[in-house]
Amino acid sequence: MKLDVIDRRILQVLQKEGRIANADLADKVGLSASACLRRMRALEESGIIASYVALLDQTKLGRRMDVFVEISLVGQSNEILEAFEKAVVRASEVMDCFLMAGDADYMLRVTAADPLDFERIHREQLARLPGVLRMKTSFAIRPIVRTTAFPMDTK
Amino acid sequence: MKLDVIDRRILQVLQKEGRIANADLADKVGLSASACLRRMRALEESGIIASYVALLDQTKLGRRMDVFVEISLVGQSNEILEAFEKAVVRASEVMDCFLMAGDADYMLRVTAADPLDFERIHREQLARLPGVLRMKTSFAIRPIVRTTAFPMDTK
DNA sequence: ACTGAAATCGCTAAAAC
DNA sequence: GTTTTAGCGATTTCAGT
Repeated sequence: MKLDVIDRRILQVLQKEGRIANADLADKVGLSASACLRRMRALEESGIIASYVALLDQTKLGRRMDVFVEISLVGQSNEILEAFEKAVVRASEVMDCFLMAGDADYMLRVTAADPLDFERIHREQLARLPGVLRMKTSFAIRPIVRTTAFPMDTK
Repeated sequence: MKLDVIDRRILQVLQKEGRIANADLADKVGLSASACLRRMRALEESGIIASYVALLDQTKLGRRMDVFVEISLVGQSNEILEAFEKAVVRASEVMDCFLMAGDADYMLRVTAADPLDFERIHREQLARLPGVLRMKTSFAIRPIVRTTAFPMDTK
């Protein structure tokens, strides 16, 4: 599916204002409401728009810490990787997890209220992940940039 | 602001379905439409709900790579940190950036279409960041978990 | 204080062009 | 792609718990 300029403008707006009324979106991109809605539905059905979500303020929820955890496994066989991945998707406090190139390691991001809370998460969730050889944790002090929006060419 | 069980259920739903109709949300949490809307507005005004966004499928946009970049600066003085942070917020392809504990380093996540595209981003955006002593890049192969939703107690 | 019910208003979504 | 239109959801008001 190829996107023209208007599609990209629609995506640009929706990436910042996911709950904007269709009528307002139509105004912003210079389209009638029905044409705009048709495009929006097409973008949803194609899967380019994966979902709409509310983003919460993590400090206001008391989750002040972001912690990065680099994990090395005891081996790289399919069984070991799959067992780890199955378990990590069930670890509810793991926000992100990537399989990394190089050492076939994983990079995780976990949020916690404070160091004590991280200790709990470590004990209850991270320590139970199977096949872990080594974990290296790095604490973030402060987020500088957090964005979910990809840059869009709207020239 | 304190959240009761219904507030947390509202947040839990909105973190997954950010564009749900208020009437449907009211059904899900067992409230009338007007009561539900009032709570939702209160959560927005308090800032607990920071924003609503559309999440796009990055592979469908051709952004197949996630790259982590760890950056060490030439010093930790306020001027150096501030200059770096001001520049990094303007680097449009930097999705996340955290000030890290320990070595007063930064951890960045950048998305790129492919290695060549990353080279462009490196040249145009990362190499221009001020005060950088050393950069260590790590490539992700595949995302295992990507979530923006914090776990909510809804007992 | 917070709920639910009712009335109004505006938007969505489909049809026609 | 636009305009039109019917119907439904959002929002406000008001009264009850």
